[in-house]
Amino acid sequence: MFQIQTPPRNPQPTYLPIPLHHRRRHRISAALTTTTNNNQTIQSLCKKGQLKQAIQLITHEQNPTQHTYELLIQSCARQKSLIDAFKVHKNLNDNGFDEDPFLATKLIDMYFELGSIEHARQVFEEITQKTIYVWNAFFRALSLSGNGEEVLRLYRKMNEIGIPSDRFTYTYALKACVVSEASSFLWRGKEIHAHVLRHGYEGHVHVMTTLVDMYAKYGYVENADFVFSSMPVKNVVSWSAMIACFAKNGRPFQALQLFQKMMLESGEMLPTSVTMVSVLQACAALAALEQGKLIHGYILRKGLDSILPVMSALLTMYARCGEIDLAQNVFNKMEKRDTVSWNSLISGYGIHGLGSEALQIFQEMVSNGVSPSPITFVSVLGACSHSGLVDEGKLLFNSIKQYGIHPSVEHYACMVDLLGRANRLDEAAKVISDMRDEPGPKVWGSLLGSCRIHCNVELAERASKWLFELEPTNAGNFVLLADIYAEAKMWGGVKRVKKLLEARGLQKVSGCCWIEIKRKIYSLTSVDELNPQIEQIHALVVTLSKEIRDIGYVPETKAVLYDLEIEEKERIVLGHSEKLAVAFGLINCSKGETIRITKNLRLCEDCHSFTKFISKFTNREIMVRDINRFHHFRDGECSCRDYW
DNA sequence: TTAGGGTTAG
Repeated sequence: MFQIQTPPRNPQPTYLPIPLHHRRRHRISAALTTTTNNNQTIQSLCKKGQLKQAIQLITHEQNPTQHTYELLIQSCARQKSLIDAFKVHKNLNDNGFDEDPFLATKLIDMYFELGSIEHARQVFEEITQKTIYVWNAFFRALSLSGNGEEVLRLYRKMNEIGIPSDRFTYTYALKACVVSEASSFLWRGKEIHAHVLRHGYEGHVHVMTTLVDMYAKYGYVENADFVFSSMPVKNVVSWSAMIACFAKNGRPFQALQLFQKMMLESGEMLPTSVTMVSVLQACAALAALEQGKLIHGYILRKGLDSILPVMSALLTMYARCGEIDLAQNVFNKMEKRDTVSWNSLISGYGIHGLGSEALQIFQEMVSNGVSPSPITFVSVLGACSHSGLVDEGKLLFNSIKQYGIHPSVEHYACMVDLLGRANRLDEAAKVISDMRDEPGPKVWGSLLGSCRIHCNVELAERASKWLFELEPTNAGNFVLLADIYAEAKMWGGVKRVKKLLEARGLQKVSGCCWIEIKRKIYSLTSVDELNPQIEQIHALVVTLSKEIRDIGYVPETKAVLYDLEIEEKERIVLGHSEKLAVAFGLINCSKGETIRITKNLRLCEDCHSFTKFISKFTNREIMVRDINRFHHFRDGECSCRDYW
């Protein structure tokens, strides 16, 4: 199928047949004159978008030029007309251009634009002289239509028959390694990485940036960082790719550090809207409000506030930093809004436990004629779930199809969460058994989470049986089941799960809190010995816990995974990172300032109760974002109304 | 002739 052809010495295409009757000199010049005129007319018709007329003319044109066909092909792609595309393609073949590799690349692009990979493939297969442009054009078409596997197959073929790749081929091939979600092509990516180095492209900024991104998409942060650090030339895109890599892979702190480094080292190079989106994501993940505000200022100064992705990320940053009013302000000021902007606002209200507001925004969205997306329903169902709006959530779930959306596993997981949280576990289990698709880990995970809240051992065992199979390395699931056994005082079960964890070499993710004080982020863990104030912090926690006992605080120790004396259990929960963070905040925040804490796991019941009492006792507002939502503690109450 | 980084959820 693939033949290697020596390229023609004469760059003039030899495959342009000149009809015999044009061979005589005077006929040739005459023919050239008419040709020029007709070609020019066709070309100008194409430019004016009058494709039909152009096609009429080309059928009578005896000497069409390559450029004329190029414009015709582009015109077909622009006008999205496959029928015209076929006419032009046939006419071009009839006039002997079927072996023109330049036009073949244009045809491949055109068929891709028109959504017909099959015709693009046909052009690719039929052209004998496959220049690197032809290969690259087909790779591009395949990559962009999600057919990474075929790119990789052809790339291998190309290597076997000895056609050298160029810088474009490498970028397409690397991108092909991440387009298919079904299977991992990381190993192929690594192989191409080796080819890139072997052929001396280690200094090529496009190729290397694509490599950074390829590793980023697989979560191979160290590899991405290694490639990035080894780049002799970096530009704003490479910096942004690496910042995005950190932000997307749970390393927001490093993302911000790298951004600061970029601002210091990059000289004239300015961050773009793309850079700012990743930086905002990092601020949101860290709940770094002050940093985020600085970024907001920069966005306004640089006039990036009309770019939709920037504004959605900004809105989300405020919402995830606990400032839902500022998020709403951003939304109000937006000149244009798309589905994502609305989704961002809905989920913002959702994580603040403001379910009715989220529902209202959803209604507004629909009445404004904005189409909801699958994510809209995940957000609005999530909002119902956090607020206990079970009936509203059920109605919404049943309406999904009306919006032309097929309910996905994510939507079912939301429903299970909604019902399960509300202690309607049987209904939640029924939702699962009624599912046509395989429930998958998200659905079972939701059920297990609800079993944890309501301590339902039997259902938890059923859910974890599936979960342990589907996610054998997710330690969180094992810990949830152990928690449930512990609460039910089934110490044999706790032991068994711990052994399972050990046998699989898994470790419980330890609790960690962080807090921003004067634009600096401080993290606290229960085993923290490095914090210079740690003794003061512990002392304050002990004192406070004694004081608040007088106003009704009773330690809740059921989360402790050990069968110990009650005093020992109380000592353990007193060391939870969230309590340390509260004390750290009380020591270091200015008087009257809200203490803002972020936690990597779900807030435990004792810490929740402790913080409520502390907010009353110290007359402080304390805001805690846990893995799922916000808790605003004020005057002894929490905004979640103990429903979380 | 062709190319690299980004928005919302979980």
